Amino acid sequence: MKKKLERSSLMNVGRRVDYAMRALSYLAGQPQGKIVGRIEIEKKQDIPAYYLSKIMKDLVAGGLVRSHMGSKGGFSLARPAETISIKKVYETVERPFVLMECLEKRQDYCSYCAVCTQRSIWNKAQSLLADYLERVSIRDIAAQYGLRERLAAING
Amino acid sequence: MKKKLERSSLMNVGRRVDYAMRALSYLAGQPQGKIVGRIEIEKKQDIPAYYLSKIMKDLVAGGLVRSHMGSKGGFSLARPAETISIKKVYETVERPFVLMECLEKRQDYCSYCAVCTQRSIWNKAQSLLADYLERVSIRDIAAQYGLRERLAAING
DNA sequence: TGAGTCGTAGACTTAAAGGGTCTATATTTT
DNA sequence: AAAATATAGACCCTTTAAGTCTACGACTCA
Repeated sequence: MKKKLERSSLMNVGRRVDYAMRALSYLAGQPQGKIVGRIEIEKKQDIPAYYLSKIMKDLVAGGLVRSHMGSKGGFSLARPAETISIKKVYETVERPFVLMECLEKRQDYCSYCAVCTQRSIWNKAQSLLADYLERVSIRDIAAQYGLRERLAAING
Repeated sequence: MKKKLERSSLMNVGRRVDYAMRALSYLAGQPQGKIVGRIEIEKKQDIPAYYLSKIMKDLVAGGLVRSHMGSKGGFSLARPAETISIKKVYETVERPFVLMECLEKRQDYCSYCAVCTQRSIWNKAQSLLADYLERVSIRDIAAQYGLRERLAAING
């Protein structure tokens, strides 16, 4: 008789999103069309080995990044940095951008949807966030040099 | 050499918050000072048996709710509904309201804080959300009747 | 053409978090 | 004293985040 809950943890801004943004930020900082290998990105932006693979896969599948196979292969942005919003990044590597399941699935998730007094609040909150994250893009965080180099630079 | 991560999942608007708001919403809908038992709240608002115990404990500890032990015991709001913001509820039953660890812990969480280009974005996003959820209160979702009754009512 | 370099796909592991249940105990009313 | 209640905390199960690794396919270049 127990209802199965698929997930309840939402709006998880965790490592995946962080790493995706680090990678995109670095790509956006390179000369246009430059192809950068995974290992270079991992090193420069301090992303765990191999982990980046899985994230890049999503970014490629989502059309944000172009991959180049074979020797001398790597990645480059698939479109202008200013057209890649943070919201888009989040949704590409994580999941649809929702604060509460019910905002999307409605009755399918919670039978009280029709009489719920909370719904409008979370809906508004979500809009506020989504609207903002849609207006900010990878261009805004582009960086020619990696985190490691920049940190070393300010530390003498 | 591996760094231990305490947590990365943030801004989890899940069942705990949902149930806390259901409970508070119901208490806020009752005549002032009325004491309501846990089981009544569970039934009326469809909250899993016993689970509410743990949530109410937090709400009591946080000073949002007053508990009354013994026979005829139960709960009542500890202060006016309009002074209990949604943000406060979230922080009372979940955790500090932060989108990314680094926004609070800074260097302690991520050594690249000083050269991070993402930080200001998440900081702004967090402010937007927090400011809004601080302006909305339990009073805005108060309901005299439980979800079950209200749903039954509209279904004929 | 073949060796070496890369991305792709997906299995696998571990730790932690979320959600839920239950029981023993302390406190109050009748 | 008995019944009804909150309190505290142990306990469980499932899913997720994070990270690691390997077999494979595609590409470059000598």
